[in-house]
Amino acid sequence: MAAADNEHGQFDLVLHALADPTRRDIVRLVLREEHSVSNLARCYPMSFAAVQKHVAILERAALVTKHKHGRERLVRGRIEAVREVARMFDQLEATWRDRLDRFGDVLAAPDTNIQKSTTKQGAKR
Amino acid sequence: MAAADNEHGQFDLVLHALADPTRRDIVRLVLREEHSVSNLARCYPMSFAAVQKHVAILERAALVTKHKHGRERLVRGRIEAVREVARMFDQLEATWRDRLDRFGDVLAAPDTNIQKSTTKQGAKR
DNA sequence: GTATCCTACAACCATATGGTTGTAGATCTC
DNA sequence: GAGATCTACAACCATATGGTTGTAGGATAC
Repeated sequence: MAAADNEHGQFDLVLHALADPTRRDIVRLVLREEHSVSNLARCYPMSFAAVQKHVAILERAALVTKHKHGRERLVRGRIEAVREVARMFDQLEATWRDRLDRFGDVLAAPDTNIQKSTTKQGAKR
Repeated sequence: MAAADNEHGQFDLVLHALADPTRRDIVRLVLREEHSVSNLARCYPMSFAAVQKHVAILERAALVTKHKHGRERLVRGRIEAVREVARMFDQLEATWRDRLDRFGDVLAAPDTNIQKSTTKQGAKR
């Protein structure tokens, strides 16, 4: 239900946009170099309008931009958007490390990797 | 449609699963520590069944696992899945760097077509 | 000018999604 | 045992999604 107006909403848009193989492929293409919409459309087994919709979804998520060039619109990937999502996943990982840290605080028992080592206890399996 | 049986399909599932603020929040919670489904359900303004569905979607995407513990099922986040997606974004960024590299190639050697060539222009990093 | 190509947008359809309620099975507590 | 709690699952509904076709407007080519 909507809820696409705050900070979170941007991630909603971006992740939803990328949760489709066609759109991911389009992003890859236009990250490599600009393509017109009809140019992109020829790459996929669907109508021009369908590809146009995919591009619109990517544009709404700010993953690509379009600019006029004669009678065609060139689509270009926005690497900054990709980086933003990458940062979000880094934060998720940080959350996980947080848990490990607190786990370590409580038990002081490194069952997993992080080798804070200390003595030599354990090794477990 | 469908197309969720190959390698790409996994990303479809994972990204779609994360394209929802409630599910992202659940992942954050269970990455930090295990929670039962009903425990999670109390955190959100929706029915138990709705949260249960969200967890099922996360489970289908292999972002979380569930295991029995008495009468409740404890949900735990799978950091490996998060890392996999992070890697995918790294690859997208690599695609972009590729483009920059080739742009540089063109500027450096305005010969003509692709450099299948030998010589030494490689690096590519 | 006319014809052609590229794009935008609307209408439509089938299905997926996110939510609800209700029912039923396990498991714990008493 | 009875009751409470946690879970699973089905049925249902409103809306969003991904696809289609068709129409119309700009820009290019002839």
